[in-house]
Amino acid sequence: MANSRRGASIQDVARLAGVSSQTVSRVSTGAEHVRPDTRARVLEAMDLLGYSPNHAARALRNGAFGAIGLLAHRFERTGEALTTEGVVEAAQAEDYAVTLVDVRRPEAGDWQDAAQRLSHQAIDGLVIIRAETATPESLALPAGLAVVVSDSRLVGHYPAVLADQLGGTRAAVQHLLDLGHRTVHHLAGPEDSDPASLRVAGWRGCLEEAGVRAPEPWRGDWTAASGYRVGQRIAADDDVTAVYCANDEMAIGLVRALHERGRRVPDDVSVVGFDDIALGEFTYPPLTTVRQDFHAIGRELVRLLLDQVRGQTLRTGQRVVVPTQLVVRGTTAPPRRR
Amino acid sequence: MANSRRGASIQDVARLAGVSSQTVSRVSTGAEHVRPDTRARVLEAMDLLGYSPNHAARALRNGAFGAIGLLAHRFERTGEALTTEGVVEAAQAEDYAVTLVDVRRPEAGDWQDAAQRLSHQAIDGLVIIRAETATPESLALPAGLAVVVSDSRLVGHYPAVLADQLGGTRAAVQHLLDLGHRTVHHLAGPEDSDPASLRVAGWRGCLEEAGVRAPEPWRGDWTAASGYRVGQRIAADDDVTAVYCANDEMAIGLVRALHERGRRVPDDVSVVGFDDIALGEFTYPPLTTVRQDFHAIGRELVRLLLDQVRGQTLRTGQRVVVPTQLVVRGTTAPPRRR
DNA sequence: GACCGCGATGTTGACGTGAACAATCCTGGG
DNA sequence: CCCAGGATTGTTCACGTCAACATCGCGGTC
Repeated sequence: MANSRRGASIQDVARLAGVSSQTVSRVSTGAEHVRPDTRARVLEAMDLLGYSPNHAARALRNGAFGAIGLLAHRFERTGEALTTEGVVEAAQAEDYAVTLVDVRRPEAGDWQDAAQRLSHQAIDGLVIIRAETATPESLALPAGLAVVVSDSRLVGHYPAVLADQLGGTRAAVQHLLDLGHRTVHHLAGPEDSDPASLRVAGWRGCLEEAGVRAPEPWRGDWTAASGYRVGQRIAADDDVTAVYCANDEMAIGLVRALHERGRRVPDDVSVVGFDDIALGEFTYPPLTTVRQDFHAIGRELVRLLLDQVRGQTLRTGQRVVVPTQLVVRGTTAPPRRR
Repeated sequence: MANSRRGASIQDVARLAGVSSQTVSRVSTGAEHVRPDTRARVLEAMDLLGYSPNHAARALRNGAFGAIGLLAHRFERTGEALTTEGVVEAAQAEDYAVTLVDVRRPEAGDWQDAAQRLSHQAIDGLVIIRAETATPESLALPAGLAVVVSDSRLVGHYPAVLADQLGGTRAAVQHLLDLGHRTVHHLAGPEDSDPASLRVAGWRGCLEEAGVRAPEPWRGDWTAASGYRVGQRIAADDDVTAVYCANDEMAIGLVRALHERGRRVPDDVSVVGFDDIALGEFTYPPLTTVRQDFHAIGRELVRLLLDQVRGQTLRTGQRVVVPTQLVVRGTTAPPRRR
């Protein structure tokens, strides 16, 4: 018996079952050409010793870890969490484990630290989710590591999976215009965020096509708190009748601010969010929003990554776009006649 | 140069630097007794070759992976996500990686699958978060694996970290009684959940101490959707003036249902949640709730786990209790005189 | 001038696994 | 009854790393 810390090895099992270690290996990898009774004897021995294969040794032997890394910032947020779920599910379906690296603060230095940590990790590939402020240079990833990214300024440098930001934005803005609103205000995300910029651009473009001059966008930082803070100023502006928010959290904060200032939603002001977080349907009134299929994004990320890991060479510019969808609920209505 | 797939090995670096592989190893592990100029030469060679240590080989050699597993169910939910964040942060501070295993459906079979997968994973210890329906038998974990658990029926079988469910519950119920409510209804979580049961017990005990007969609890499944569904029935009952909900999501669903039925919150009905999710502060009205410090729970889980991994033997009954705290916001008020 | 002590470096081997190759065993055809 | 050939099992070895031990060389001591 091997030492207690490490547990039984393939040798211990072989000895107990009276076969060679290679036969044990064959049983444990499910290879062919093992007689049923031999297999049974080996399995019994494994069970008796509580054997489970040593992952490190396998990884060393095979030159692959069966694991992918996931680099995210504050993945407590709905989008990150759901995408992570999608990644984990898809990876598990392919028998890959997922190792999490969370970057607490989005400053460049932290991304570098994270990348540094990663180069010591046991992974075959890396998924980067919303590395908003990270640049390819600031990352310094180990050479030869397979990488895919989601929305961020890394798109273009690595194969990427994107939500259809523009399509979703147009649907939202057009929905408000169709209801009869003269113009649509925008509560945007941080300036250094790529998805936020795309949503600003889409909103502006859509208004211009409709022959409306876009007002200055309001700025939040994705949090409900920022939506509430900025919302207090928006609520004070009687001209505002429709606001397209860059995410649901800010939209919910905005709605609270509007309520508190006595501006009714949707009668006085219409609000549209983005993401379709689970709670959006149950706030009062339920939130009109643009749904992103985060699970699908996660799945596509894994697909693209494993293609690379398995030897496919992908163009670094390759991208997959996942559709978005307008979900009309209770926070949008035609403007009141005045 | 080794083959391109694997990248440079310690041998390649040694050759290039004109030293033995052992010297390279000493440099890369930061061992003493290396002359500065030798060290510099080795570092240069590492840089040139883009060398990074092979994690599998190290793990094999050291008999430890430098990684812990995290077994969770639907970790998109706030509690799971925040606890996970806490675990990841604490683990990173100790140079441990975190490998995620998500159980999609809470049925026993899925937990078994997950445990099965885990026994093939490269981890030194395992954190189990809210394994609500899992039992020690259904898990069949590899022998000798260090394990800690958070709230679940596994508590008692492994060292555990718990939120002060009872204390939080009493604070919530007492707050409502103090406001003058005759009794407090309870919107509970699923019957097979341990934290849900604890909250039911605490609520019932607190009412009985106050000399009030506890009404039958209402049952949800933690989701806002269930809170809304059950809430429609609660709203129809004019006798209900105060509801303590087992989590914030259900509370938010309940509030929407009350709004829609024309029952004002908090004037007609007071509502208290549990967890203090980020959005709770920004719904309208902002949610009175019981805060759990999920990050602290995550940190304690890691501390307890690494104590084990590093050779401390812990009593399986050991438990750490993390305090909870009542946060009074806008959904609670004295009952209206009728 | 031989020798000691110690810092710096090299050599050896083992961690657990599974591919490649080698050695049996058995079955059925001739 | 013998042999070809597939099925089954065994042997050897290398994956990359680092601990243990061995060796080398240099300055200082008696």
